[in-house]
Amino acid sequence: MRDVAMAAQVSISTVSHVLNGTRFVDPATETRVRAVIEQLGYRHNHLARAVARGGRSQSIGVGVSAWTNPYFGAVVSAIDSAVADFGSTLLLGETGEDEEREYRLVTSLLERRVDGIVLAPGPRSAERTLPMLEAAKTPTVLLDRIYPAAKLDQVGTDNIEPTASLVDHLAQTHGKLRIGLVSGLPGLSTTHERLLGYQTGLQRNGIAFDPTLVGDGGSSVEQGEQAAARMLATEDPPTAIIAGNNEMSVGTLRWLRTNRLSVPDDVAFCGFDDFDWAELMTSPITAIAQDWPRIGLRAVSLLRARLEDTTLPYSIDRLPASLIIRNSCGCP
Amino acid sequence: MRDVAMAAQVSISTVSHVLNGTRFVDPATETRVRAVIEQLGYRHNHLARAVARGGRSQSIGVGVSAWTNPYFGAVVSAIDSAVADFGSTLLLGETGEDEEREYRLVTSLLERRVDGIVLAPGPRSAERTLPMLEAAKTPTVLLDRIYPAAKLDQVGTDNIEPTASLVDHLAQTHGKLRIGLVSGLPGLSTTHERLLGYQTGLQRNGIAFDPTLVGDGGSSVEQGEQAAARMLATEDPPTAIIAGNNEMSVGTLRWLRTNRLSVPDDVAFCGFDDFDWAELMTSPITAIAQDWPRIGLRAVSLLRARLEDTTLPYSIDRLPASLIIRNSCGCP
DNA sequence: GTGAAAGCGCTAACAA
DNA sequence: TTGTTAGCGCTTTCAC
Repeated sequence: MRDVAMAAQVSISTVSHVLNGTRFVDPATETRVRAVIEQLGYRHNHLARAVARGGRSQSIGVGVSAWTNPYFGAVVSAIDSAVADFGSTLLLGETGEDEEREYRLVTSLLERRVDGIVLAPGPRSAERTLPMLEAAKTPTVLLDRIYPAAKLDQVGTDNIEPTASLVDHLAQTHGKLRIGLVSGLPGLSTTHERLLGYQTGLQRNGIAFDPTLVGDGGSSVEQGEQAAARMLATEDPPTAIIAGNNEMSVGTLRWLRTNRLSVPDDVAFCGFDDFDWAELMTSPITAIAQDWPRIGLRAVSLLRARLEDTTLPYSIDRLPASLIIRNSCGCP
Repeated sequence: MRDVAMAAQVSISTVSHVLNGTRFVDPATETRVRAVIEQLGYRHNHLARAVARGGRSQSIGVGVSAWTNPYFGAVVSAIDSAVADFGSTLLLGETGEDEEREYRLVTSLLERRVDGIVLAPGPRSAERTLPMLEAAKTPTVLLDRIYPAAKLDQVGTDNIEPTASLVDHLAQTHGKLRIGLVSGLPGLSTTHERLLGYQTGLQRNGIAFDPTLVGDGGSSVEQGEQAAARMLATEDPPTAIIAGNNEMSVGTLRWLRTNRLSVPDDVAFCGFDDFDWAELMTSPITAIAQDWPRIGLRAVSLLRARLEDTTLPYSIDRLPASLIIRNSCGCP
């Protein structure tokens, strides 16, 4: 920058002001400066600028469990476009639902002085990560998984009622009484809430809760497959299954196909989470669709709001989800 | 940091050395310093450190077209774990295959002084982005889309032969002679190479190339669906279709289902790109599987190699892909 | 073993 | 309309 100033015969601060548009500069001088910048191939150092400005770096930190989950892909995509509008870049990391990895990631984001953080907290975030985030002055919004006690902004989908509505549909429209649940990773609020929704649904349809009909599917394809296997290989298997997320839907359906059980004839199926391919399955999937992009956008709104006013009360936003009825439930 | 130094009664430089392990510090002093850091809630400023060290920021910039494509999700995931091992964080951005957006993203990454860049270049990258990257001293590796002329490291999948093998299979095993191609976004090397592979396949099976059997599927679900529609609604429609990527596979299959054409009976189908759900489709998909994680890992290796030795010759790595035969092609 | 001080590349009063 | 200069928070030589 000093070189540019010399070559353009202006002061270093004029160069700075040209670059930032922070004060009026004579058009002639400006042109000259820009020409020199171009010619010298000079590139503004964003890092030094952030330091000089005393901190903030025009970037947002994002942490999710796995990029490969299309759910997070869509959310991050929405966040990306939203923050790009005000000149920020994303700093990303994967947590793998691992406490240690998550803690390290957030620490790193904080050290890099991001302007805000969007995090899908894992099962044990309350131990170290959330306290750290609450203590830090960096605006944070928790994504997808809600920690009601956390003094942070949060946004997620309503899980209870939609899951209950799946049970309603299976029970009322298709007369299913033995409904199984391939449940998510223990410790995630989504897992807990969807289980709650499942139980709510059973209850209001007068079906007794049978713990053998709930399997730990670990929120992954593999574990979901195993959970389905355990549940369906029993004496008195369920006649319908609900999978707690898209990954476990794949796992469950894979087991069913491998074992030549047809959906919905042998066993009816519903999933939480809809996706592009859902309608192309052997039996198009009946599922709860979350509004992924909207979740991402909302996260950014919350962040911006708090950026402007730190004293705002913490809010927990629940976005609605909708039931998409296709055929895997038994509907024609 | 000054506060820490004061409170711990040591010099500011000792604090720095404790933090970085850059020189021996008396264990007693070190403990004292760490205690103060803890107590004051001090957090190292990574930005200032990068500036003081004269540049590099321990971060890698990544640009891809769309997060929602599971292909890129998997690649980025692999990159993430690989660079996390040496303490770097990812700076991410979506290009949307848009020249302007891509250019801005790369500019921003450069200004943020990333240590290296991994980019899936769009159709018009050669205009501004690649020249800028070649001029910058920042190590860069091009991902997925190869620009043979670029003076940059590159890694992608072998596209020609695998695509040709799809034609082989369709022609030789299933006797298909009218094979359509739902082709990708014009301008992408992958699109071009897969088209080339398709033509190679036709040729060596003695099938004449018919341009009406190639449709521009724009690499997306929607355009893929439209391309399939145009192609199949003709007088003499293809009896088999190859889709150029996973998105277009979905689009094509969606159109087929909507129009009640069964796969493979009415029309056989193969896709480039395999994915989790492929085997759960009405007719499990025969597809070319790229080794996604390996591509990401290779990108990081190339980056590290160049980080260590700038004078290395530029390499273009082609990773193998494999044919996964299921049923959509007509196999039992 | 530790400290003093110069400097990284930039911003932003303050002054002219 | 522009320049001078004191930082921003850190690293690192050099010296003790």
